[in-house]
Amino acid sequence: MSEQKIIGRGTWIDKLASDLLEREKSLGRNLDIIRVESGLGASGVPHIGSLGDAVRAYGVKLALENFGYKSDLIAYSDDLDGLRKIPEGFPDSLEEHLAKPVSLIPDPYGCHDSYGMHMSSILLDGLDKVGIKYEFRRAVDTYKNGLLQKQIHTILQNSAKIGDKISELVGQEKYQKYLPYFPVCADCNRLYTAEATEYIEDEKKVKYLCQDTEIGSKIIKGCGHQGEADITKDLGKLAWKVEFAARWAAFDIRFEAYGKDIMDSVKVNDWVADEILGFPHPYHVKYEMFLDKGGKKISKSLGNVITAQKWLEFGSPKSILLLLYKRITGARELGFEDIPSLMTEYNELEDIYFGRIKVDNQAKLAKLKGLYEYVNLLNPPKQASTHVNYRLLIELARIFKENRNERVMKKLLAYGVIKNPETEIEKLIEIAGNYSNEFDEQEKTQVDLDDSAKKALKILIDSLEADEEPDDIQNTIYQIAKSNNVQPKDFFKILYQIILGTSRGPKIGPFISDIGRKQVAKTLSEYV
RNA sequence: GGGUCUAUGGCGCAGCCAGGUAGCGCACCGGACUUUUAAUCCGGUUGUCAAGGGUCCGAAUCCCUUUAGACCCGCCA
Repeated sequence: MSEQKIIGRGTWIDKLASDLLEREKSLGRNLDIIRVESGLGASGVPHIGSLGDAVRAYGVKLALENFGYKSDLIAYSDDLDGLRKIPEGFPDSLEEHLAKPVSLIPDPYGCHDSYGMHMSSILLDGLDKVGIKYEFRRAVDTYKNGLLQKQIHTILQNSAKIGDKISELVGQEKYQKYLPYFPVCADCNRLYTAEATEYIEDEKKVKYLCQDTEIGSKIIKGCGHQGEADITKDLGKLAWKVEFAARWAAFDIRFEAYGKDIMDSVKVNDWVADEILGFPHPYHVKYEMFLDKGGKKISKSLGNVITAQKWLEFGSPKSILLLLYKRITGARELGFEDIPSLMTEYNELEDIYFGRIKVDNQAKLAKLKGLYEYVNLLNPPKQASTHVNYRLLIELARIFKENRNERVMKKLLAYGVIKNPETEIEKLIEIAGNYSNEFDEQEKTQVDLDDSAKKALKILIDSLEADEEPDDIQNTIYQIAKSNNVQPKDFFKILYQIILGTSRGPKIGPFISDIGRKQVAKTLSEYV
């Protein structure tokens, strides 16, 4: 073990890049530039899983560069896909556009050139925010500019063979009957309704009939148009089962990761690339989907979407990168509640990187340091940042709702957690505050008060409104409880329930003066 | 029908993909501070790593079999 040679920076990313290189070398391919690709959905709201595909591909690019090769990341938007379902929260007016390519549907929010671009932009914005660099390409341009012409032609020539193979590999028989190409109907602009039956090789034209088709449980009306689509001029697209292969060959893609939901498509595409197009398929890695906490798939078209934007309200960009670079295997249930531990874990990694925490196992140390480097996109800081426990920040943010930044900062200084107020800490307080507002909200608690407790509470309120030394508050509370026949223990409990919504809490005297006596008096008076 | 993943203290999980002392959070117990109070601080308890077999000097980790659960594909993309 100790003899083990460490590859690159010791992470799975390095291992993968190294395996990829080895394969490329044995294929004897040109290694001047190694292109990696990531797909961006354009039909639904892009969630953190879509982001992950691009972030990880970027990691592979970094690893390749680290090995001394040139590499590019292409972020490809499938915006010629048809809209199959209106995502949660989007206007019903989209109904009339079902089955049309998303790049031909107007943006319901009017801020982008199309519905598809609106969706892609959300993802691109997320990538920008976490610092991922990429070259953006769109399906609509790819097809319009005829970049896949050659591949489409070859695929259509071999459609019978491909149809049989699809049936053999994945049991789908549809393509034994139809061509793996969807023209956009010249009359109604719809995609899946136009079923292609025949390819006229000499003219490079596809014959189609636009008829009713079922998508999901919905029937989409076709317009009955019968037409011929010129694959070099008219808009249309290859079916997914063969499209990747065409794109890989045309763009010379050497690596692409995929989620297990499209495993079958990748299997078919690999075969098409190898056997029909004569382009050895890219190196792959399969990853599991992110599931929500109930164990259900995060659906792009449902409302339970964790977007990068939403995540960044509560966590740092690095917490996202850590989540995605930490590992790639294994099913994961994901929720915003994972943010605090990722924030903490990043700090731990930083401590390991700068030698503040000892790790004995050399391979493990290398791996953890490597992970830290990737999370910093191989450009780690020269020195560690000031660490503040994120959970502590959430707790403090919960207590101080007004003038939060200033008061939490003051508390941190008093605790000796930080030496100086820093702008980074301000940012942390802000996101921890968002987290606290969103997830730590406590309902108005039911507090049972008998008459003597009420009386004691009234007296306390009166005395809090007077000027008094904070040290005395502790004592005062105790005395008030005693002299009103309330068990001090119960009285404290009541106060915690009202103020914090919990049955326990910090030493209450100083705590009340932290929050502000008048403020507490006001809160308490709602209960008498 | 095909495929993938998961199984680790009471609970939630990390560690596995590159084998080398089984770890973290919560909970729990003790102590500090307290005339009562812990989101604090210090210390501690908790495990046949799903079952069985194999490889190895050495297996939670790699291989095979079994069991249970989850998910994906078999519309479309």
